[in-house]
Amino acid sequence: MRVEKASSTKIKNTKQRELILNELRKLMSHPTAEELYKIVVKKNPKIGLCTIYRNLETFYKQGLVGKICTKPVRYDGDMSKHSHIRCTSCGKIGDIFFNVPINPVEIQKLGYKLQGYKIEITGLCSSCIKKQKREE
Amino acid sequence: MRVEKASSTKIKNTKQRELILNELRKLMSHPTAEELYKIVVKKNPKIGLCTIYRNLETFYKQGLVGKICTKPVRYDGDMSKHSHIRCTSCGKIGDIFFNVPINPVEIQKLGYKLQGYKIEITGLCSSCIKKQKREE
DNA sequence: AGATAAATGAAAATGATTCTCATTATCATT
DNA sequence: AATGATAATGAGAATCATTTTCATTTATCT
Repeated sequence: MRVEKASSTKIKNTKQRELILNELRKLMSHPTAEELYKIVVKKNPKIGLCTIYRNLETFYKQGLVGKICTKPVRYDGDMSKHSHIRCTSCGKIGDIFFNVPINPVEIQKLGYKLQGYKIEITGLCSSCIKKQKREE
Repeated sequence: MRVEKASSTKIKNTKQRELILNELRKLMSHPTAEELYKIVVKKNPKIGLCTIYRNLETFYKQGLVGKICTKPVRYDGDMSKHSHIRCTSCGKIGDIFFNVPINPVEIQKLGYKLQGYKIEITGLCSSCIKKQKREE
């Protein structure tokens, strides 16, 4: 008889979970939990904000959604390979589709096992560039 | 007569500021404000935690230190070009010295003005790899 | 259907960070 | 060195995103 490993808790499919994931996937933006809550609560007025928080984290751990560690945290329903650019002036986050070659072997040499990587580019978005010019 | 732009407030050199920056630069780690506070307060017992927070943000905006947007936020006294790898198991952050070519022109095409970029690599550090194997 | 385990909702708790404001320190000038 | 202007400090309160707790509900398995 041997001791089992800590049980991998089985995730249950609830209506809330489905609703949250669907609504996030519909969006082209990168909403915060709060922002997504405001959308979701229209379809299910009984849902609680903490359910959004909980499920977004679960989705992220399952690899179903992306997470952008700004403050507040933002989530991304689009899992295609892309990077983000954040405007340092207004905070807006845009998508950038281009590849950066990261070599897993290089990482292995350093003693790490590569799991993923994220590139966060910072810059000024077009509307903030215009705004800045007007102020000069 | 023309209206001047909002004054660029002059930064004053205080003993606290100097102490905080020096201590951060001595470290090879990526401390949180709290962690740095514990070091700094030994040399200046009257210093307040909020002074650490304030100055770290100021240093970051001045481009004197790096900022790693984990939670809690971590700062980096080493401004040489490098990336970070964060262990998804223990949270430890290591330095990785390798270059990723980001082309400012590509970013410009998308309407943005490139300011900087960060690569955050996630993986398992060597000690967490060992730990995982032991548990299997 | 009944048992089991996980998810929910509500409210409270947490924890990092930021704000306020009275006081103090710095810096450029007299 | 004294002055005046302005920025920084320290203390505590406030904020805000996020997480925890716990009683209840729901999903899934047999």
